[in-house]
Amino acid sequence: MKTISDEQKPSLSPRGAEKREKILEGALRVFLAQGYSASMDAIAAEAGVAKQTVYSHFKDKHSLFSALIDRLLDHFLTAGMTQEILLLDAPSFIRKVAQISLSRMDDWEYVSLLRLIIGESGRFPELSELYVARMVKPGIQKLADYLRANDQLRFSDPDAVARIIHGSLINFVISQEIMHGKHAMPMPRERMINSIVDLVLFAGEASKQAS
Amino acid sequence: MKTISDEQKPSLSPRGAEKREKILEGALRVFLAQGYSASMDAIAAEAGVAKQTVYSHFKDKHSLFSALIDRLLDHFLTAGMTQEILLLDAPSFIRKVAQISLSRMDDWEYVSLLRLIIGESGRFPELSELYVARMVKPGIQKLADYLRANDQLRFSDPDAVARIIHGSLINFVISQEIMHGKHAMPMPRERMINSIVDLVLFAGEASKQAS
DNA sequence: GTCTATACATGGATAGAC
DNA sequence: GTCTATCCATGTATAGAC
Repeated sequence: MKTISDEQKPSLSPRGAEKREKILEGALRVFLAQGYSASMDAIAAEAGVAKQTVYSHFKDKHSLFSALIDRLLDHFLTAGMTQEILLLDAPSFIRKVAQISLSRMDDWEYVSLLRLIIGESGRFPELSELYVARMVKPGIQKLADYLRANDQLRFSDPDAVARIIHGSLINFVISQEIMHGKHAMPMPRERMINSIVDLVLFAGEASKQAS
Repeated sequence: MKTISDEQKPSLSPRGAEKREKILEGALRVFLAQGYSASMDAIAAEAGVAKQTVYSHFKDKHSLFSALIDRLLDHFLTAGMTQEILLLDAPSFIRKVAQISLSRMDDWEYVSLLRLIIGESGRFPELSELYVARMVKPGIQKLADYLRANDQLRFSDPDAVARIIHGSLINFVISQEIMHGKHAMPMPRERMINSIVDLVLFAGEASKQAS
């Protein structure tokens, strides 16, 4: 498993691992709430340990940050699509994928993580690249593979269509939740889901007839 | 014009306005490159003025930041779609909109601004709300109005379709440029544009026949 | 209004006792 | 390994001369 975190893992005695856990959980809350500009004092306080204890587990602030992102990516990866979804027929599959993607709007941690990764993608390009490699690319790949394999649909460029589907979903999360657009331009997620399903199915059908 | 910046504008004598301009241009470069965590010293240095001069034009850091975002939104707004595009037929219209949206990938200032607004949307929700109100909502509105008016297309929910188009375009910019995905998962923008045009036209045709 | 110099607070990281 | 106390650099904001 490729990783970018380079923190030392001292001893790993039972109690030592507990502290490490407490630190990561404190850092989770503080970083997601305040961004990378959060202070190490605030993290230590939130974790309920002394600041030096943080530094005994992580080389510096950036190492702690990287380890945290790493961990979060693992967490959200497992909470992704299962294999059995691939067995669904086209309408159910598209709908299910859309529902899963948009259900993350309710997850404060996911929304904050996405904001954080985008926000720090200038200073820490490795983190956004890791996010792309671990979350975005595999997700689009699975989607494109399904589109390619399903003979109800016949797109000339399934990879591009997969990106359209994925992009419209992710950007809905970004515009509604991250950028707080749900007040100024509200839209029930069901409408988005229905339109995406319709768009893909109609177009998939039509391009099949055209070929 | 609604605005959130609340800085004072002292005297506005010719030379005073020049200084203000220099400050804003320096702040532009530094903020876009380093994010909100950029120091006032760095901004003053980049602008070629003393730090106190910055404070004589802007109440504090946040006021300067807000004024800058405000200004940038105006700048990119005017560089948007002209009215004559609305006269194009459906295929040309969709393609033109997509081309304009993706052409912003080449604009470092736009990419950085988007990253900055998303990144600071936690600490400064007003800024992202302003972005939504001024850029996103009007853009989607125009797109939806066109879809509604054009009788080559007949969608049951033009507003949702407009969001899908817009979202897939914006997210392409985000994933490729902001999150540096263009190396790990490259895709020529022409492929995106072609597939969006195909998807919308095929689906718009098909749903017309279905109704 | 613009400059130089500075006050005051905060934050990252470390020293040293236990 | 964990704690308390501290060093030192940096950053926002202001004071005072011109």
